[in-house]
Amino acid sequence: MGITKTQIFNNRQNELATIFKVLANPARIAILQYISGQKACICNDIVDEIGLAQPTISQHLKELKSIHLIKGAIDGKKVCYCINLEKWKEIQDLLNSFFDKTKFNCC
Amino acid sequence: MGITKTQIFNNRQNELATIFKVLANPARIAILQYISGQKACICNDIVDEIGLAQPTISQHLKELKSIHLIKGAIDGKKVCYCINLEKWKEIQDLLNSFFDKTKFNCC
DNA sequence: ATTTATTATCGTAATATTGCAATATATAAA
DNA sequence: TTTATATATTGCAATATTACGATAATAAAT
Repeated sequence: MGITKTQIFNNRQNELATIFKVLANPARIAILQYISGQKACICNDIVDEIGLAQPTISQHLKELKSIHLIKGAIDGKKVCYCINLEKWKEIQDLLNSFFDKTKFNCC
Repeated sequence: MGITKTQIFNNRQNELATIFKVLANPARIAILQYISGQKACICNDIVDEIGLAQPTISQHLKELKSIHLIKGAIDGKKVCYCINLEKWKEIQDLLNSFFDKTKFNCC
């Protein structure tokens, strides 16, 4: 069937899974690390840095944008991609909450 | 082509992506939450709780085991699945390290 | 030994993801 | 206005993931 049965899980579980899914790719990890280390964040630089084709990078950026982890500011014919600090921290808190809430009273 | 180009990324990036991938499914999130809240963690109970077929749960448990997030102790004809506390904390630290190391000197 | 209960594995269908070439769009420069 | 540059979108092929029925494997109970 190939399709995740999201309807049998609650919103929090699906939200966590969606966030983890966006982060579940080394190219997207590398993009986030690269963006965060640069002052000027231009998509074409990312292409040179990561070593994947431009459409592939563009698609990965779209997925990172889908959960608002990055935002892109249009600057002439370039787009300056940046970490969305607010969302970044929100997601870190959400993940920590998940890890902290899990108790270990088993076995 | 459908295959992730792991060879162009470093070990840390691939490791992070692998961990995120294992967590990137609401069934596996639900399984972790359920296991952590129970004293006796038996696969068949998980099947009843989650609402997916037994082979599907068994496969998800295998994936969680693949990064040692849970461990299974054989107890007669049952298997008691438990959170691997050591690895759990190690992964939480690894993810926090990723989130903390990302700087925000862009834009 | 046979039956029952629990979990794992295999095979398969449906869907999702990854990556890229080709192309489209949009803006700046010439 | 043509050309060059930067990014997005489309379409497609290869591979991965999700889920489940059928079946195997294992161990306890009868």
